[in-house]
Amino acid sequence: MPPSRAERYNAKARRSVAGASSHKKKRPKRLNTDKDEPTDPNAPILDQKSKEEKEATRRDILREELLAPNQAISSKKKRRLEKYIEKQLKKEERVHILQQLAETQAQIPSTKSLKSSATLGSGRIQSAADHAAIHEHLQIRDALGHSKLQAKDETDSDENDRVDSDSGLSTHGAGRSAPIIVAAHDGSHLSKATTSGASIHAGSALRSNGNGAIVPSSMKSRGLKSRKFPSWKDASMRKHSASDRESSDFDSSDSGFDSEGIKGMDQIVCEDENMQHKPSIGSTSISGQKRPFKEWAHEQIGKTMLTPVGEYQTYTNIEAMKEAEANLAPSFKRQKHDDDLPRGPMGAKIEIPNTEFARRAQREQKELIHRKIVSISRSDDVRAARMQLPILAEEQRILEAVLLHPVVVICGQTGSGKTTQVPQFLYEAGYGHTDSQNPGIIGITQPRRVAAISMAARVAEELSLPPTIVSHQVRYEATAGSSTVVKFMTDGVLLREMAADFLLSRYSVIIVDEAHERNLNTDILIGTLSRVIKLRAEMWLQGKAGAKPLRLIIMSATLRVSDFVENTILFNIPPPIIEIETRQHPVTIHFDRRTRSDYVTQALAKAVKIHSRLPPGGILIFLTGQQEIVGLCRKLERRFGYQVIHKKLERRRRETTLPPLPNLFPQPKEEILSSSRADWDVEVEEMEFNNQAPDLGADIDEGREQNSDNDALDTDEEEIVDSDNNYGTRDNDIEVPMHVLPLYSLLSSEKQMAVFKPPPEGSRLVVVATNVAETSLTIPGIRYVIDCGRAKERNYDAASGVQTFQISWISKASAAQRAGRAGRTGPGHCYRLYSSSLFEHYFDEHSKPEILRTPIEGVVLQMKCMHIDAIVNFPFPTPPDRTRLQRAELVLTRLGAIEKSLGKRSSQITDLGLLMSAFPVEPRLGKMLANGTQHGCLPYVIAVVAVLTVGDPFLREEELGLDGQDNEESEDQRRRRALFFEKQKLHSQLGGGRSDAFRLLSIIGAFEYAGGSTEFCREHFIRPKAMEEIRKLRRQLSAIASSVLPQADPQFVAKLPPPNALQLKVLRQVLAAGFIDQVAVRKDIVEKGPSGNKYASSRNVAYRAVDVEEDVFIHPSSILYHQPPPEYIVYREIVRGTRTWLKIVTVVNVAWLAQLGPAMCTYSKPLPVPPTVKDMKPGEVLVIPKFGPGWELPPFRRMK
DNA sequence: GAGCACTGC
Repeated sequence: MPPSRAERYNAKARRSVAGASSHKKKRPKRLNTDKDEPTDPNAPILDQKSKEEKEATRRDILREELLAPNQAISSKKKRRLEKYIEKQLKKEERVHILQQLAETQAQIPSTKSLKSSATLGSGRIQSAADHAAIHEHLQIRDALGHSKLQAKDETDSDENDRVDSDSGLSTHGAGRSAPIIVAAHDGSHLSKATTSGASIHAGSALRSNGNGAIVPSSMKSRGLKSRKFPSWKDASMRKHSASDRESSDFDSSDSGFDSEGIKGMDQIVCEDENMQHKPSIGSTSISGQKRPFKEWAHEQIGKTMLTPVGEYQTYTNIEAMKEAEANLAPSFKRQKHDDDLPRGPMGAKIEIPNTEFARRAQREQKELIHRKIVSISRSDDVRAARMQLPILAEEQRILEAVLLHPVVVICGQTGSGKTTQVPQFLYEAGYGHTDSQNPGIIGITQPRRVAAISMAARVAEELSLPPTIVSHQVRYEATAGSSTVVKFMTDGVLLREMAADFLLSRYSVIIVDEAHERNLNTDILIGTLSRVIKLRAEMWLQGKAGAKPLRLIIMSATLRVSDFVENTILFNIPPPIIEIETRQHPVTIHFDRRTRSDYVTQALAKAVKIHSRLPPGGILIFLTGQQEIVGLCRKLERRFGYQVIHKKLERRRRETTLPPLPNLFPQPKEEILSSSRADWDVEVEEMEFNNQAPDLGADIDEGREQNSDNDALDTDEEEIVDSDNNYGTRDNDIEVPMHVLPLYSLLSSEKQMAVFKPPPEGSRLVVVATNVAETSLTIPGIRYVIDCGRAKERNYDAASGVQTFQISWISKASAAQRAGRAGRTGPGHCYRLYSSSLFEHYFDEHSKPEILRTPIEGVVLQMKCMHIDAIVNFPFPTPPDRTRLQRAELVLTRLGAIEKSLGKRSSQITDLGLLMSAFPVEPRLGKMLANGTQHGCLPYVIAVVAVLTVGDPFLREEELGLDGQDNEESEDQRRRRALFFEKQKLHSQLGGGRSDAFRLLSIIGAFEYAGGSTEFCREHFIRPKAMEEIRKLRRQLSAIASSVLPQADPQFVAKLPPPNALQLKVLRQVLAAGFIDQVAVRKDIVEKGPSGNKYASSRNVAYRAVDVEEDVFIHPSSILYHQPPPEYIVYREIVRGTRTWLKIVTVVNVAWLAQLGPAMCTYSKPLPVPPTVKDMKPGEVLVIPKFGPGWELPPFRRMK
């Protein structure tokens, strides 16, 4: 039952007592954020109320009724309400209600109004400033001027649409969005270069949408794009606000723009030193309180500003402004109707999507959306915290959209609360409840394990439900069971589940979260789910027993959803987009004037500058790799570490004979970099940072930039270099120590966790991180971000399988994401170590989706396993190249996982393939498991597969502090290095050095024999985190093996006895079988050059590999590197660096190849059988196989 | 004697 009016009344009454004054004094800052929490039927009933309180309560109820979009209101009642509002409410209150009404209209879930309300960034919209501001205020004024409430006339929609496209503003959008000012010295940069947050880039994505599902971006107003704005600087808007003063102190460049004229607006400025003191790009969002239009408008008189249609004009009086606005204000006309159609609160028709699905859903579940089936008891704390979330205001809209559309897209940045709240909305609405129409589980997928686990815990807490009901399931752990109603899981888990139950019949809703990350699994899930939805809807419409439609909710932090929404192959009816406003603090963006290649040095300089001149607040520095990070951390530590600063202060105290300092740092800092302790003794003055000359020649922009080297000396940027030279003296002024922490994924968990702890009092947190900090981890307290603009990316050549690791430019979306990290706890600054022109011209809008960057044979195998045979027709959100799909099928064919049977157009999975796909590892490793049952080898195969999956557990040398950068190693370091190599050597002995996999197996065996202690890890220089993961994976694989491999020993024992010689040989054969398409042969063999070559080691010995053009070499890390080069090898990885290297190499016998890889071979005609061969079976012939690219193998017997 | 960003079943 929906809460009765009395219940609502009581709830309101209670609240209005609690917060009676809030209705009177100020209007809340923003729309939508002050909506009341859902009515609580258990609220105490208050009998005694003051007149004032009663008034407030009544007003609240009326407002709620007015704003409840789907409630049909009789015209009589409506008139009464209107009259009431007219008379009773203060003007201010009226403005607010009217604003909300405008929104409510926008929230009616017809395709049309969803379209309108999906305007870019409600709340954070980058529209032309004044534009939206004027529009908004005039709209209100206009509505007030009409003195009567008027319903939007549907017949006027054409005209409204016209207005939309002309002004670039949606009528509704204007009412809801906080305007952002965009200014530029030169119109040409304007539309492109705005960069305040991720949502901006989405603008372009949305803009391109022509199918009417989304409203055109308000950014794309004609005036914005092409017109000049000559007198911005002259407009008296230049007094710096408090927040801007900080930045201008720091960066002596003049942003030339300030929002002083529009009070309360926080500012986002892209300072671009390229633009030489011209005002550059700025955008402003209102996150503070708005001023009355009149007051504001008066100040604008005489200034040049953007008109609502995007032209620049100088208004001479307010009337002129009003007039300009008048024809744009929405014309509301009351609509009369006598039909029974569903109506909105103001009589507007609610458009139900014209699909059978929607009609049927409407019919069947009409009441469902209005009542809460499940009642929840939330704690007061939770309730209060929830109230802060903007998404709460959208509950009704979301539920209606989910009811009426099979697929709904929800966009809301981190902090909007979508991940925790949407599942709760659904739960409360009855999804998952056994008595409801939607008894299936609510499933939520996350790309990362930690997210799935922590979100489940959080939602369970908010709902006061046990983990058996709100559960999680990730690879190695699960709380999910038969009573689970809400299930958080990683996307891979759901994908696995689909292999067993393609229709996902246990689920009623699937929420795919973080879809904007475009992970491989997310993409595949969305593709398969689009088909499942269709199937389930069909079954439901046909009235099949128990069949219920499946709902899909795609959640994304950015508006980069066009790949989902516009893709008609994926969804033939474009799903509606619901956008959630998010409160994010403004981040000021500063571009460097020039782009330098020595970004690590630049980052150091920036960090020092921030540290010495800007107020407290953490610094987050983005670099590309571990080595850079460790290096920079060390440099910072040496200059601003606790010991250094403390020593300096101590010395100064002695010199000036001041009283002794209290010990600021009684506890020695936790040793983060093992080597840094030794460095602490080094005197500050000896540091040499000024001999790293700026790399003027290597500017990427060189030649493109109009003012290159000559000008550079005079610019602000040069000032930074100067200050580099002066650092020695500047350092002396710094008395605040830095709390420097590295952050990258290979770092141990506890060291990663260190960034979440507040830094010691009186110090500044400085985190030097890779991309982990961009998506996976959010560090609190960061106020400054230094973004080098680059990232190390793995690239993959589909034809040869050769990987490369390259440092390349990040995308604009990534840059926005990085910048956004500065605005989590308060207003922040982002310093980009590259020019805006580079950003504009070289940066892609978005990073490539993972599916285009990574091998996909695993995915293809999984799809074949689900009997999706025609992969080409699969609805990928972004389809990979056809050649890459063909390549994946070729690999699987070579492995024997799929084959093309006669009369079929696409190949299908084989028994071997089915077995392989049962194991949650990549196909080659799956094949090893499927083939590894002989001679009791399986435990070893499992161990090898586990270690190959997890990756090399050995520590890298840098982590030992042995990076060779210091010329003088301490005695301790020398000892450690010797020990390190000794242990490496020790583990290389297993199996006579015939395979690198044996070295890995050896470490596992030794580790488990030693009881798996961390002590062992320390002694043997291995990462405990990796070992733990390996053990879990071994356990999981053993469990699967015992159920799918009948020959397998079902027992999992951690301890492994050393393998015997036979087992080692079988292991090599198993490795050869798994990597049968990755065979390399010594070049002199295949080229039949002068034979009899003698090699002492594999160094410089060229090999030829299947499908690889260039010569390849055994990597120096291989144990084969120092041995005479074997003829035939298989390799796990091929990486192009200074050379093309083969890694994790295994020596194979040439005779195995034809036997293990029939799909890799062609055969000669039968040879005459030499008399020496006596045991030919009937039907057997002797042939010469040609392997891969045509390497001749020794004669081979096969059946005719 | 070379270097490896980040996830996931």
